[in-house]
Amino acid sequence: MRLTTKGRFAVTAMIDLALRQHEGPVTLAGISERQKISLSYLEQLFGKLRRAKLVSSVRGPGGGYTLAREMDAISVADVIRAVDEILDATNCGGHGNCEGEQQPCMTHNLWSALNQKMYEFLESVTLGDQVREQRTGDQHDAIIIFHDQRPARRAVRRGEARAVA
Amino acid sequence: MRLTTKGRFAVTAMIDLALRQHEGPVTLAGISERQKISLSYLEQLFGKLRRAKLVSSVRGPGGGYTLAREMDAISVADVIRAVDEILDATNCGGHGNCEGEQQPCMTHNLWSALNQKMYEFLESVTLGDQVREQRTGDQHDAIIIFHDQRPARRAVRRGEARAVA
DNA sequence: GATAATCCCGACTGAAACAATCAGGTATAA
DNA sequence: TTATACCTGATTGTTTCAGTCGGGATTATC
Repeated sequence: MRLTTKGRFAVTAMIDLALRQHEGPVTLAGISERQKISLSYLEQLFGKLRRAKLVSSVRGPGGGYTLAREMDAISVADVIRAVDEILDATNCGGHGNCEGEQQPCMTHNLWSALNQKMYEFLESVTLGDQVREQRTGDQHDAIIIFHDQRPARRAVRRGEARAVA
Repeated sequence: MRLTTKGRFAVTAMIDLALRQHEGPVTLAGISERQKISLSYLEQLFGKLRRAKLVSSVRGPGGGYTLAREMDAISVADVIRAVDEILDATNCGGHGNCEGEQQPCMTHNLWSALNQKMYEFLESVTLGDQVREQRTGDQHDAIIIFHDQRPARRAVRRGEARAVA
């Protein structure tokens, strides 16, 4: 599996969503403002999350997104898998003999085991876990997350999250 | 931490090295040929591995690389850390309050825990483990690994690993 | 039924990283 | 002296990342 900031953005957004969906659908514009992630980028990510059936959308005014399953049934691995390009660790696509060679390739065993362990771990952490961790032991109800953003080319468009100076 | 094929190339090369260093220093040209990784790219990777003190180099004829420590003292995490760009998961650089805000950011706890778990796992797997896994339970002494290579712009230079058609 | 909110989609862009290449160099065993 | 092998820095094409842009579809509300 590949690990980049992309997956982190997605997980962050999903936790924000999980934290507030009890009040009804959560808009991307809201997530964008709270988490300082560009709205258009969120739209891309949520397109993937929706196609992966992790979220449901409600169109029109008052619409937004809700989790498609309860938050304890969505793991961090699910989210990352949905948005990050997969990076097949084995490079032989799972079938034992690679690229026409006789022997099953060394990386097959090595990386598939490694991959599996990573997923096992990320699979064990659910959005529910993270939400509870957020809600207890802290006085920061307002979640403020800063991602390591690139040298901000941000124009404001349709309520785009504007950099509050 | 970031996870890409770059780290995999490095780990693959290191295992190849670990498997053969008992016969003396292992040349990059050899690794290049066996693992089908471009020699020049290996030179870059081993530059980093050497600066990270994971390998020692011997120059001149008969030279090459050896592991700087015994193979059970080198973890997969060490190798990946040496070559892959780090991707600070917390984005507040470790200090509690992010970007001038009052509250410690949510991702701080979330990602640092996640990061730590990943490293814990990769730290637990040593080159020695992988070497033993290679040596037992298989008849493929000749390690053949195929990486997911890009549409090969490969010219041959100074014994560059040539694509054996 | 107009309006506005909201999701939806595809194409495009600059920056960065990846993977590889090239052109040199230095150290050293034979 | 020569060939082997490491070493270095610059450069390159490709892909991904993160963000932008310009539209379009759906629907609640007035």
